[in-house]
Amino acid sequence: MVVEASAISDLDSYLTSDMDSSLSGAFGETNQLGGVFVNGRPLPGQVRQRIIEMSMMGVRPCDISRQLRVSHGCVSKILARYNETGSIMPGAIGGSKPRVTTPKVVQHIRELKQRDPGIFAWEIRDRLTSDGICDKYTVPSVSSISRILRNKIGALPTALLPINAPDLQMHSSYNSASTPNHGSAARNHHHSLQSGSQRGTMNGECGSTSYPSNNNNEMTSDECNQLYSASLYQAAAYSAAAAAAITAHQLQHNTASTAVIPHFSEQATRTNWSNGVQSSNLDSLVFPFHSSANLMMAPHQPTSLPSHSNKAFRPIPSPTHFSPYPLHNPTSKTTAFLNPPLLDCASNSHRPNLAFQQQQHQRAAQHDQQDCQPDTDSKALLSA
DNA sequence: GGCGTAACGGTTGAC
DNA sequence: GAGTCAACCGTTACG
Repeated sequence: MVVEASAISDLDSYLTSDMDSSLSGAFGETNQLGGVFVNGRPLPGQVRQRIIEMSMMGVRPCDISRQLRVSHGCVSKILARYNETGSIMPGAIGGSKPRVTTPKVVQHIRELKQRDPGIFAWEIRDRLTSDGICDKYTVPSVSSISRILRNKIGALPTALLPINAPDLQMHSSYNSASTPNHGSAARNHHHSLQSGSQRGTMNGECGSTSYPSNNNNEMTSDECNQLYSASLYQAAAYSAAAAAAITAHQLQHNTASTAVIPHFSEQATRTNWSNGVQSSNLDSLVFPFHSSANLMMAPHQPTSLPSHSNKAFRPIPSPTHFSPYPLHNPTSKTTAFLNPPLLDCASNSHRPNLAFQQQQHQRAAQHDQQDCQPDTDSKALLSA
């Protein structure tokens, strides 16, 4: 494959002016190929972009490595990342993992526990995802839920517990984290102890009963129910709005490639993704679209793009965990709006080819299928 | 020889 | 302000 002449001339500028300027002032090291790099810091955006461009021209990774004097491992990583996510941008460096046990999650756990004191932590975990409070990437672990039950929620009021179950009261935290096999039997037994009226109370028909009198719970059950209903309503409304917008857009353009709700479409068109990556300075690397998922979760929030000052924003949940197809799951908050090239109508040159997208789609479907299988830990626990 | 990837030492930013 | 932690980076070596 012949490399365009302009590409070769650009190459020289990368290896001289751009690379040197971006690394000036930093302590640069030299790799085996003679290229300069800063350990721990990403390659300049232009070099990253060049790697993608040369790859799309048909240049072999080993040749890209030699010509740009970037290690083949790095070329491999950048290309793999691009193929997986469609983004050439480096990930966010530093910072802490966002907390998954947000007040909203804790509140929902409290709700579930108060509705059904015999519920297990693993059941709560399932409910958090099925109720739309969390997705599979942000749902707390069983141990985290157990810790919340133990530390933040504490003992339930006796009024909400079965009359003949003082032992269950004592061991409620243990039961919450019990294994499914033991849990089912114990829980059935637990429920069998309840009278009809008690069961009704435990199922969330709280009426005006005040919440536990412990210091951690100041909200009434009515308020909890209102919050819960509102959150469900909101989630449903968001999903419906997103689905409607996507469908309308798809009908209008007969394509899935730019299926975004207007809220995000505005951002996508306002920011030229190609321009965004043509930064000669490493520090000017930005993440034009990575806040989309958050905005999807909270569309009432300001729509300002993540700026350089917001570079700590955790950009990509997991490159392998979302589909390049925006319509793969229109109601999903995490899979539909995170792929920059698919959001940007003007950046077709940066889009992975169709065959690759189809392959990715299949992989995503397989991945989803695998996610529906019982996890190995549960299997082990069941067989134990 | 080309490629994918684990290991490594380093940087970064939140806590 | 320093320390810790967990994310990221590119390079290197290995299969």
